[in-house]
Amino acid sequence: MDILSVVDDTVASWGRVRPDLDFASMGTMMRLNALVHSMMRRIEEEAVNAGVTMGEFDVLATLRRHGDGATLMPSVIAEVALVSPSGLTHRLTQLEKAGHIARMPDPNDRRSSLISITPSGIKIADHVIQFIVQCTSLLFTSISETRQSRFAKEIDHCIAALDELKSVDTDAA
Amino acid sequence: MDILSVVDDTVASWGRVRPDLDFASMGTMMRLNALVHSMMRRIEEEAVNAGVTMGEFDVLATLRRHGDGATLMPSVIAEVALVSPSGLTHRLTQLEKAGHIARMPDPNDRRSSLISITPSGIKIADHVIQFIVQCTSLLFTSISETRQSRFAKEIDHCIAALDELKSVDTDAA
DNA sequence: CCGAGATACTACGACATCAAATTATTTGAT
DNA sequence: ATCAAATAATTTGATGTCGTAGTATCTCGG
Repeated sequence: MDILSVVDDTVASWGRVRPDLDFASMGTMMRLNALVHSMMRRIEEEAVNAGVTMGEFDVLATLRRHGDGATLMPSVIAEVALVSPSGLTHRLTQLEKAGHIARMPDPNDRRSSLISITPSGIKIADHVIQFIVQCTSLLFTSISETRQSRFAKEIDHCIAALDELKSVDTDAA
Repeated sequence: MDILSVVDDTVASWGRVRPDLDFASMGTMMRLNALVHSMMRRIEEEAVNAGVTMGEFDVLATLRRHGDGATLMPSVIAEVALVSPSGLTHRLTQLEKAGHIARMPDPNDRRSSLISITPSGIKIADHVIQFIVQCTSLLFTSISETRQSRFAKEIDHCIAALDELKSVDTDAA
């Protein structure tokens, strides 16, 4: 069953049960969701083939894009990678075990440590990021250059509108 | 830190480390990802407030949109809700425990059972779906009606392009 | 110099999910 | 009629994630 058909079916059946509501926007959201998830699944697959989970790749990518020889504190990585401190500890342990990162004690603060990426980690990060660039480029080539920038702007407008969601009245009829 | 700034920073830092690659499309993807995830988080929050996990809501919604008194086999629900059979079993157990669904033996096939939604389940499904409609509508009102349909079309084009991802050469330089 | 409070990481427990193995039942071939 | 294969749901074991609590260390006022 095609994913677009699934979305259309879902919207249609909801429309029959709740004809008082307009499900068009929800359909658009479902399409966006499907798009993002398909893409992410494909990328995750590639990361796993390279030997790391998606979360671990996130850590490697964060280190990698900070340039050669850069060292970061776990707390900084956790903040950027949007992961809980405990979650990061696990990821770092796994990555260290596989030899993709190294933990060194911070000479200035013995509570903390400094994380650096190893050559094998760089290799993985570069391979996966190259794959991501290739995939996303391919995905958006279906849209013309000029439309592509407009498309990006629409997304930004939507992101800006996100803030208003916090004030949505949940008890509305 | 603003989510859009995070995306821009990420793209910029990657551009410095790997100037041979164009990260514009990746940035767009990250924005889409952020948009979808923010939305989903907000919806999940509402579902949890209503007393169910997002996965459990998926089950309730599937039952609900099939109309009053409809009964579905677990295997059908699993297929539509994109969850493994084992995952569905857990969800159904939780939902049954909370009284939101009922399991009845299938008179025609004693291996199977028929799942029906209870009034309390309907109440939750209707509340959350109404919230979703409200949120998604609000989100896309930042785009004009005509642009909105074009936006939806661009997404469909991208989804169509997804199939080509399977043939991406992972060993490319 | 010392102790209260803040900060940084880690350990532990809980949860949702999936893959694989299990049990029960139906279907179909001989 | 009987037995092998297919099907339906569940159970089991493992993984990845998060939240909470805990330990070690630093900072700063007195």
